[in-house]
Amino acid sequence: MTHPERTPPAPVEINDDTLRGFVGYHIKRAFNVIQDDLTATLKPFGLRMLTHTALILIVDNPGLSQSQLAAAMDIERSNLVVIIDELEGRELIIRDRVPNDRRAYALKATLTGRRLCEKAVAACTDHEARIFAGLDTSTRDTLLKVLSSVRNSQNS
Amino acid sequence: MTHPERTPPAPVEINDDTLRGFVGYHIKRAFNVIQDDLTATLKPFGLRMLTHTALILIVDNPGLSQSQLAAAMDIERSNLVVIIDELEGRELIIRDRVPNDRRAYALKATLTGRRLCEKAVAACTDHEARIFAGLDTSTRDTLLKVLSSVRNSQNS
DNA sequence: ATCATTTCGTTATGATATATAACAATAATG
DNA sequence: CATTATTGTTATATATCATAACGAAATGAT
Repeated sequence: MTHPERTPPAPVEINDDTLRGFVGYHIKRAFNVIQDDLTATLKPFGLRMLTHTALILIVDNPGLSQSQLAAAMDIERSNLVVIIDELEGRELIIRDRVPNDRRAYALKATLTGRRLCEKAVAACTDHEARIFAGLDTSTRDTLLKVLSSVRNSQNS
Repeated sequence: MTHPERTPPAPVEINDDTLRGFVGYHIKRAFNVIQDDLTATLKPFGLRMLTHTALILIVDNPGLSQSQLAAAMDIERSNLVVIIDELEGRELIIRDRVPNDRRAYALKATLTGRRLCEKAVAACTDHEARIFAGLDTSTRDTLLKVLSSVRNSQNS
């Protein structure tokens, strides 16, 4: 030995073994990556994850009410209001009237909304291809089965 | 057929096929379930996901700085301050001094902090057993491999 | 040694997400 | 009819997260 080993700029090794022992930790970290990329993907369309999800469900389910939409998105009705306000303000959807219930709104996408939704969904498809590149069908099925069983583990 | 099928209270079928076509959607929904259960699991210990994560990393890496911890948790230094304040206020950790750098703190867990952490980690282990019941080792490995590749897809 | 740059912890601020309570209008029920 | 439930809404509180700026201190360049 010629030189006494001088510790270099210290790459700082941090032990996260305990955390990596939890599957949920890996899911969270992976989801953060997905969310970041998805957020960037939707930005050019002026959409966020929540507004995009709402728009898709309205396009695919014309006439559904805010209560139904909130239930489908698993968020509170009160928190949906601002989301619907935003989409309506951009004239991507309209709050139509339900024939026999003057309380509820029948949410419907405008032509502009449907077109924007279509483009955004296409961008999301690309986004998923990027994120899940090299995920074969079999592995994908396994993944979805696990995620589904997690969802079904609720209240048990 | 004796009775004309009367549609019951309308279970309201909502089409979310588009959303279910995205793997990220399933991950988010599954993670919501995990997060809810984990939050409930940590509540008796007075910990939230972030404070718990920080406490674990401090216990396992005595003397690390706030910058290092923020980097490890992938959050901003500024947002870590309140987390550390909270843990310090409950005397679970201390802000010790780094010998040769009067700017940085050396975070260390107290005995109380280490004991609480140990119990909370045990509770989390139970939580994971609940959530991921019936997840065999092979499937688990596949899952972790996918999640790891997602994380590595960042900036590519 | 001086000066510029960087790093560390911090404060302030804003955007977003989420949960709860209350309310008026309306519908459904007994 | 009277009571109760539902719908959309407002207000409020909390948590998360990003960004900008700052003083103190360390580092690097000249």
